[in-house]
Amino acid sequence: MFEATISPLDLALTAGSGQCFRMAMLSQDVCRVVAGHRCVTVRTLGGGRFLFSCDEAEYRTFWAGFFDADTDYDGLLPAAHDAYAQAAVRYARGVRILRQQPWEALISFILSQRRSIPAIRLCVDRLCRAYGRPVADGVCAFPTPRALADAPPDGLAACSLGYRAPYVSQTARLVASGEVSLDALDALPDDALASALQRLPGVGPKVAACVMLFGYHRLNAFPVDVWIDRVLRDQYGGQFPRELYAPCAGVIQQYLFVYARSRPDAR
DNA sequence: ACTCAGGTATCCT
DNA sequence: AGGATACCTGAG
Repeated sequence: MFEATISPLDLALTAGSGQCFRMAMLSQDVCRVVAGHRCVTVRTLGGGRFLFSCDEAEYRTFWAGFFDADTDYDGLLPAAHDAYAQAAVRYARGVRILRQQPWEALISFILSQRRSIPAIRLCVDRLCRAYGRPVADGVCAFPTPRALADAPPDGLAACSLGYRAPYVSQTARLVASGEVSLDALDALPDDALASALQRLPGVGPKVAACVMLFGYHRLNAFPVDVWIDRVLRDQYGGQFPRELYAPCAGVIQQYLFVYARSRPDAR
């Protein structure tokens, strides 16, 4: 057990923010997170304090980085420039951009297209159970590129990937063979990284932006999905001033996303 | 039974 | 370059 201070952090908002599909609330203030080959339980204690089920060494070497604990999210963005953005920032305080692995983010968001968040969770979970190494009781790690590259088509189909199965299969082969190195892509500037990702099957502008934001921690990446599209249309006349939030436009995007989804009546 | 879901690839003009 | 359409499948 280790007690850490991470402020602001709202586990439930972050878990439900659609950036990570392996972070689940077990109760109102406890969540379980699986990342890499690790699994941890986190309890909200209040006052920015959290109780991690791991020891201090594991927290410091892994989970602190995963939760981006050293970044001051209150000081990250300039003041919001309009009432809607201000409301979003206020509502979504405590949402952080987790530092997930590029590979897991890549496959997760290829799977995400044209699906609801609960359906994506289900799908990722099935994939992990079928092809990931067990890491704890009833919990499996995210499958390696090799494991997915070698998975037979009917195996992937059994995970209900639908028409995305060939995308996953082909992308996994490109990564497993070394033809595409996700590590090497990290050296690229944002625009080059975006185009490189979009050369992968099943990866278009939206998925590439999600992989950049959530997998490569490129905080200026700005995914536009149906919710953000509605917000941009209805609240900003189609012209959102994302440059005002550079180099962290992706953070305001995430706040807008969480806020918009919290009030589906206000479309 | 029906629409919609954190889109992309492909095929048009 | 920009618009239309098909696509697997679970949730509401």
